[in-house]
Amino acid sequence: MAKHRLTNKYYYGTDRMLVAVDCIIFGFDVKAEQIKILLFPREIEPFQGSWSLIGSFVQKKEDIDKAAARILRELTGLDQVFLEQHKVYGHTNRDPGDRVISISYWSFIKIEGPDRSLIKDHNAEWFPVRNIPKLVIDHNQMVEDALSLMRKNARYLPIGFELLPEKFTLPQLLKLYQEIYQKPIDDRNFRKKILATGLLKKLDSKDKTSSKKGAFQYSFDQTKYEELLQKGFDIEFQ
Amino acid sequence: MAKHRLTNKYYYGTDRMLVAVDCIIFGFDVKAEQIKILLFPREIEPFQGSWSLIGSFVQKKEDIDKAAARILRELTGLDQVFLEQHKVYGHTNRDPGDRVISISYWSFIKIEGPDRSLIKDHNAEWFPVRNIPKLVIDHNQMVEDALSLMRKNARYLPIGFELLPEKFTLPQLLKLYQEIYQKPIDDRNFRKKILATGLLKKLDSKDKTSSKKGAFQYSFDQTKYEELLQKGFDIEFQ
DNA sequence: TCAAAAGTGTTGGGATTACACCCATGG
DNA sequence: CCATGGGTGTAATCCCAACACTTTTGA
Repeated sequence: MAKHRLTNKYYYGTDRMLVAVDCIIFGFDVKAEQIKILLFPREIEPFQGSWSLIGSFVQKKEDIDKAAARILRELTGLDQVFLEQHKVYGHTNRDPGDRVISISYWSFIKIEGPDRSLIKDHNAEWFPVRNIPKLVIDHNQMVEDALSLMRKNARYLPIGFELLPEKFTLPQLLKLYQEIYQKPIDDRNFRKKILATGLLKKLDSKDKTSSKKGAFQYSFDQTKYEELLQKGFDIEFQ
Repeated sequence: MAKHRLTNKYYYGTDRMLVAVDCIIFGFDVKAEQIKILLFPREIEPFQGSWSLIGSFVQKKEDIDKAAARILRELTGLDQVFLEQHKVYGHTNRDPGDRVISISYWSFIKIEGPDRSLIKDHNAEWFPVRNIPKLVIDHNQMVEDALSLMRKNARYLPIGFELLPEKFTLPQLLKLYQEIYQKPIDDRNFRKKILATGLLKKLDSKDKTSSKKGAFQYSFDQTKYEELLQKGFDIEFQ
């Protein structure tokens, strides 16, 4: 009685639908001290021309993770960057064009990383997360959800690694964390904690672009990071 | 050039696929002091009769969250329980029957909650998480992933609320947490911490099923829990 | 020489851990 | 009366937050 309400017996006759992936691409603008998101004008109807996350339909013979990697590569030329599945958006009426299930992915890239000509081809632009325009369908919601996850999980995520350039200074890293948590962090305590993790390698060079004295540059220790990933780590600030 | 590789322009001609939801239903067997998962023998080919998570295809006019709630209700009679989306499994070859994207949901229920006749109709059984049989397709992976998320996030999750009966004792709650973390927790410190949250209401009654002295019963304060959810809370043990 | 950013240590308080004994009761 | 599980308090330690001044150097 309840049994025949289980609909998975219709394996060969059941509904098929469109499946899409959408990427929320985060970058950190070191000069502006702002976290930004890469958006582009949607290329198809409905909502052609409106600002949108970068997305695509998944092809029948394509893994969903591969689809996400594909569109990221198509738009930025980047491969092998942090790109993870986040959430599925599956309301029946979310897309007026058709029933579409959309899987959001989030990605952290170095803001100087993308191939400029690809960006330009697609008329893509970086928007500060505090100032995202109206986006198509439920993409604003996707961005909100991703931001809230970022704030919740920054302590466990390789945010510094992925969002900052190869060489960076401690004041830059501090500003990134302050931007994520939207609050000031004591710089002496920050230095102690972040250096204590062993994740940073101090370089001999100095970056003098933002002060006369110059700040020492650091790079991330990938090996140490992977070691910590195993043990489970946690960097918390105040 | 890169532009025409963006495939989302094929909005009306692109591939459609089957979308399924699968539920990982957790319960805590207080007597056995074990976390268990509800499984049933798959009702359709391929793999008919093999142990499987509870799942179903999503219908064209059905929200994915509704689909998950529907199958949980069909199998247990339960509604309004903790049920959250977890992860999407989308490899092209995961299901030999067809291309199927599957969205896993996880749920915490009171082990005595389900309607026994529904459970029996579907030949469903509870299996301890330490002893899950071989499941169809990638369902073992889904269980692994859910367990690892549970261990990672137990501090933020309403695990006690959902997995324990309405009235429970501190020794029972302690055993639940020890089972999750797979390590002993000092009971004096545990009591201090858990009581300090204000989440528990001490009742006058005692549960004498496991000792002659009897242990005081407690219930959860839902209001307090929702208040803490806002602020973001964190219960950590050793 | 001075403005502007980088860099550096210590201390008090609060939180967490470690730890051992008494209590209540049914059989 | 005793075996079994329930319940309780404190001291030592560690960790973290709070806090202000010196250094460097280009303009």
